[in-house]
Amino acid sequence: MKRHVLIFGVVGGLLIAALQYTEYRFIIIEHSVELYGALVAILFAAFGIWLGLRITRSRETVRETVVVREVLVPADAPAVGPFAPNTARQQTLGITARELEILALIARGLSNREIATQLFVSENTVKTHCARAFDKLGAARRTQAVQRGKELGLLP
Amino acid sequence: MKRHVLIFGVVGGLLIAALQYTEYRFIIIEHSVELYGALVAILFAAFGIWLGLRITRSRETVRETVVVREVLVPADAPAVGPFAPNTARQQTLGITARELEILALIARGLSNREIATQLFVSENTVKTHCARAFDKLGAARRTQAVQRGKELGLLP
DNA sequence: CAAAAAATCATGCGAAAGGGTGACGACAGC
DNA sequence: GCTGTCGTCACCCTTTCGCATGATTTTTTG
Repeated sequence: MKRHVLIFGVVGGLLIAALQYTEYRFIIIEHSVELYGALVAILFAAFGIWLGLRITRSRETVRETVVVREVLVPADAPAVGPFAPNTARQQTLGITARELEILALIARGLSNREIATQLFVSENTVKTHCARAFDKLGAARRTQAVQRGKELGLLP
Repeated sequence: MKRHVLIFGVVGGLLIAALQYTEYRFIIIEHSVELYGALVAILFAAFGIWLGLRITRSRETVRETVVVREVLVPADAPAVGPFAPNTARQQTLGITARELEILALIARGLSNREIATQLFVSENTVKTHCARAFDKLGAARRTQAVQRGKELGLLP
């Protein structure tokens, strides 16, 4: 959280510096102030969106898991229902929510890079989660991990 | 290494701020551009955070919907039995029996080498079959091919 | 708050996977 | 005969995966 504030300050400083720089180097056209304002607005809006996503990401995942779990506890309903991940087995295996999340994306056929993009993390992080999940599942390949995950009721 | 970058950014920002301050502290009106920019920045950062929250919230709902829809996909797969591969779809896609056989082994989590050993062919042959099957399924990865294969009723 | 757990990121390396191309033999159908 | 499909195999090259290791940050928990 502290790092966000730091980044915020740095970005602000650099932005103002950039503004000064452009102000001295370029020909100042008529509505330059508005242009700069728009620039700042766009950049900070994007930053705010990113920050908002980052802050709320974890809580969201938890909430979603809870919701899904509440929906379907009755067991032998294989075909219908919004799929209840076997949390008991998940916990005995020590698989975290994040790992399961990435496992689900793997099962959808996404590459590590695509997963990283979708979750706003680096590819290396995805690889780490993969490795841990594979280890806990006793899988050596992602296809095998998916197969095991479905066998164990962790994936739909 | 990351700390260096941070320190660099902070120092740069502070330096610029100091320069601005010493240069312009007499004339407050001159600060109008910066003040305006900072105001807009703060406002839009807040707006972005709010927007990020909102996006996330809606995405949560969307995700839930998607989950429900996903369950409906494996429709025409009657409960038990030795699984009837959808030969019609297989033929329309031009997938040969051999390719489907290898696809099934991929879905079991085997590597190309293991498949080659099990089928008494070379690994290169397995790769060729893989490539052709992936092409016909429009998949770029084996996990994606498995996903598509199950969607299309080609795999159990 | 301090400890533990989880998430994040990086780096390097070897193995696996994937794309492209070319080739050869078997076999069916015209 | 000739043609087309299928299965087989090889080579090269690039990308992706998986593994090990270490570090930092964030979150949870006692």
